[in-house]
Amino acid sequence: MTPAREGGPRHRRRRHGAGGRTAADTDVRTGTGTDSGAPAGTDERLRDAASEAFGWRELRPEQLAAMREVMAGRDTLVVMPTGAGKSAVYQVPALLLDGPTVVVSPLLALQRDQIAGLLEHRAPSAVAVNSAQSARQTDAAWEAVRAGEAEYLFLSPEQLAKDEVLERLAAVAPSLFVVDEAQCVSGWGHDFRPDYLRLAQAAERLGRPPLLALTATAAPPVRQEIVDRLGMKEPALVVAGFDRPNITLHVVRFQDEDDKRRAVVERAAVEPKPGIVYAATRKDTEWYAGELAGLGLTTAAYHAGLRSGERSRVHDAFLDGQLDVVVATSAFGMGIDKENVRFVLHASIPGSLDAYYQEIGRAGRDGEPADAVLHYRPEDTGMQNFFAARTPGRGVLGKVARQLHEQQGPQDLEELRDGTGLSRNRLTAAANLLEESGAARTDARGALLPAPGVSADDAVEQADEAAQAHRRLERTRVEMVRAYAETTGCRRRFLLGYFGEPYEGACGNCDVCRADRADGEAGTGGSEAAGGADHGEDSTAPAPVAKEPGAGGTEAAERDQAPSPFPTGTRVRHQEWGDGTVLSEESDRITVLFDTMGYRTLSLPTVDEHDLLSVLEPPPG
DNA sequence: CGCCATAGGACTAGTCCTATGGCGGTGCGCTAGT
Repeated sequence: MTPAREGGPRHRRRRHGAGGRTAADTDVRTGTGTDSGAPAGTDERLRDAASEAFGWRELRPEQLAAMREVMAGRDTLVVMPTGAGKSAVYQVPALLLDGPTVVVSPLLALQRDQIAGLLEHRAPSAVAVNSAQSARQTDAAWEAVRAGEAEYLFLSPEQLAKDEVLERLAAVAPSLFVVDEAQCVSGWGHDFRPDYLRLAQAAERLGRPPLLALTATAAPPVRQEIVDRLGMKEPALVVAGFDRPNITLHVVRFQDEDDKRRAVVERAAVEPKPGIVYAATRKDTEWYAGELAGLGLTTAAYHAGLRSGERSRVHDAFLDGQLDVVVATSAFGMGIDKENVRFVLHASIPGSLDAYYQEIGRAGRDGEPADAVLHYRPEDTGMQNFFAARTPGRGVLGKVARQLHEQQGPQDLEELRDGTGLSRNRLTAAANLLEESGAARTDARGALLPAPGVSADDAVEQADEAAQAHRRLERTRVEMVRAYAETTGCRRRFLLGYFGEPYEGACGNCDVCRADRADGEAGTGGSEAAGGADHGEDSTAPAPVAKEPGAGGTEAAERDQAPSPFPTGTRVRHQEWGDGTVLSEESDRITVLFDTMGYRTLSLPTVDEHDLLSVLEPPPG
């Protein structure tokens, strides 16, 4: 991902698929509903800076829109596909703002790439502070920032949990606080890397500069969580179009694990190269890589259990075009910007459609045809649900709550850790839940205080409720993957609906649309949906999706029926499940994200019969 | 939640079945020992 290429002029990737229409490319909304408050001439200054420091002769409308908000000092959330020039959105304004720019980035390797990219230009210097450097390098980095020689400072969220780092940062008065790969806030913050949920407090402690969050893939609820968790105030939202019409979407359903494995191997063998196969476990990546190597392909497994030398060897070899196929866990991907990936196969379902879209989005960046094939077995949801259940239990919450209440006065996380004997991550995750549920709060110095009038027992109760709500939501995200796999409608419409982008008609470039078209012709060989039936697949078998109790669900016969009474984006109220937002519509059912219950798919005839839903607010716009 | 390895009981005294328990993904930072 070199900034040079990111920001440079490129032909527009967007081509509408046959018959498909999406919302406007760029969607800028501000919290106040007014134009950005950037002073006149801002566009010129941005263009000049981009040209002078980076050699970029033009900026895209969505880049410029986002930069304007940043220049006006407004918190901004940018959702833009990789390769569309996300990094430029902070790189250019940073040159014009008075003070260093803090960039929070999840991977050290990504930080290294970004810094190397910046150093290729006439842009000011970029440095990082992290555990992989020597003390001498770290001192030099701080000195460069202090002296104004380095404009960009790259940090992990874990660094921003350290008092020393925050004090040094506060002293240099950063002018912009950037969170790159901001989907990590929602995806990793709850258990794996809980420091992601403490960035709001970190930003406060270093003087609360304007926040800029950048992500390539985030459904509306994920966007909302990023905004909430980072403490963004009246943020501007800049969303570039999501659709990737050149990627053909397929789902193949299996009952037998061995059949599925054989189909994955055969598909990877016959598809044009290069490609990526995603598997659920490390062991599976090794197994598939072994099978493919046995067929004469140049291939490698990639997962977090490999030595770091081996990981970077595989990574580099793939980017250099020396590998036909990488078989990987979800560890592979961030920082992979390769134009000519021809397929992304999933040997097992991912944990969410957000993860899925991010992973298949690595295919076909050159705009040429590419394939995304999900190999679906209902049993595979089991492991994803297991992964979704990893939040601190009542025991851990109790330890932290008691420690908080027994001591007089605020305690920072280190004191709490000493007092409870918990590991750093578990303690931080528990503290986050206590805070989220209102049972505790962080003071100006970063120490935790119990909320007045809340006993330790109540605190556990509240925090556990928050944890359960989170687990529920995660499980409904797995259910949405299942719903995607089992949908009888156009898959692109389903996916884009999930990401809040209404899509009319059928795309013509997914297995469902192709099967429909084949049926409409002579009725011979619906090649996509029926293809490979000799493997024991039953991709054509319709499966019930409606989770509504008693939902019969009439068959989807008419595709172009009357407009739904609940268009995408509508705020609705359900008798039992409370308020929610309609995310997608199919012929006879809708998917709603309920604020407290997560995703649910409802059968429209049942909704109609029992009068289950009322409209609170029509869709925006 | 589902898979897999292993242990133990049952009869076919060595194979076959069932019950049980452990395992499964993502990275940072830090420390101890070469």
